[in-house]
Amino acid sequence: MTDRQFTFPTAEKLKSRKLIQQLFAQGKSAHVPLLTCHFLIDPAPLPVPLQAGVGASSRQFKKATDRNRIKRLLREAYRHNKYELLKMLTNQGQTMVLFFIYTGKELPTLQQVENAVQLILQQLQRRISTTKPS
RNA sequence: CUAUAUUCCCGAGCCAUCGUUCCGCUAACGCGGGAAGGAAAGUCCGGACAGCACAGAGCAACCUACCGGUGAAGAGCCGGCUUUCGCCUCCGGCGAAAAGAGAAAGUGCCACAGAAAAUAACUACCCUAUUCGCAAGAACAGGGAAAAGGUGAAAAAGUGAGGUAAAAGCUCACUAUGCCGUUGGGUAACCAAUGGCAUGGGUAAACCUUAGGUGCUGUAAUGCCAUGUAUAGGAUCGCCUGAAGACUGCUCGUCUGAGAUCCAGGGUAGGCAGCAAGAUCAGUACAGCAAUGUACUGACCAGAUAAAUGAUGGUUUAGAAACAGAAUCCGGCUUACGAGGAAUUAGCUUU
Repeated sequence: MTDRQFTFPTAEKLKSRKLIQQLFAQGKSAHVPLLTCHFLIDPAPLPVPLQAGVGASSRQFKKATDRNRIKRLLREAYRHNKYELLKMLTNQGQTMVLFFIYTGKELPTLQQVENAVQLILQQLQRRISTTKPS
């Protein structure tokens, strides 16, 4: 762990096509208003404990600018709030992949997105603690 | 000063903190620099580039359509011509628009109204025969006739004269249109003058005809490297008596020549090149009516691959709000859009 908490480098981005397919096929999901998060605990070995991706439905948002905007807000909120979860995973020696999907119907503000991301990350932390290896 | 429309410009700058991507430097920590658009959009045209091993003939399909210039090219742009429309100070000028070859090769179609919408006789007109009637005339049959009526977006070239039973480009004059010529001007489209022949509704954004042109597929193209499996199994066809494939959408023809197709199942789904210096951009000068070109000087200005270019605060300002996000790259076209600025146009007020 470095001192800098609020980063989101390439290694922490979910990039493997295979891993994403596996995530949607086998993973579970958590829901809060405006946001759904697919997650998978302890998949194939990863270089870092936590990888994440973001997305917005092109059916709901037809303009590329709108989708870009939502993805940027999600990334921004995630990088500001991920450190608690990351610390927990590191301490327990577990890995995890996430994929956030925005489910709202209108363009959100950063505050709305940040609240939703915080809620979901708290849910994920509770789930990790219940599946903690004995 | 106001307003609308059109065209053009512009499409925020700076500072701090946090963050992303690419490049350069560094042993490393890090440091420095670049980072969406005028439309990146629609994918409507045109190219570059790449692959398809290689000649050719016919048919089909598609594209283009006044002339010249420009450019790599075009259904783009610039200039001109013609036609139509509008305005004015009307033998002329200004502005706008044009899917601007051919309807005189052929076929089809032309709502409503109207007798009839293209081999036109409904009313009215004229001639002849018959019948009725003293007569004027009436009825009916055959023919002539597009001059008159009304309908319509459009009615069989227009006006005048001759001509006739009544009429008719039937004849003549002028005009209009088309074709074939001559002379002069213009690179040409075309314009002016003039001779001969002809008189024929519209529609080609119906088929079509004429002239000219067009290989197909698109960067998920394509080339290379790495990893990995299965030379397992089944079915059909074929191995020079030719499967299958290529040229080309089809037919012919030519060429390649031993594997091809399907079922079921397994593996991979990483990297590099393509790929960021170019029909590039900015400035100046010159040539040209212009589009554009030439020369010189300077600049290097996104390059991802689940896909970067963002967030927060402050500040400048009259304002920061619109449409909207590169994906091989360029040139156009079209569509979307807003605070401000400029020009043109119109109106009003004052002098």
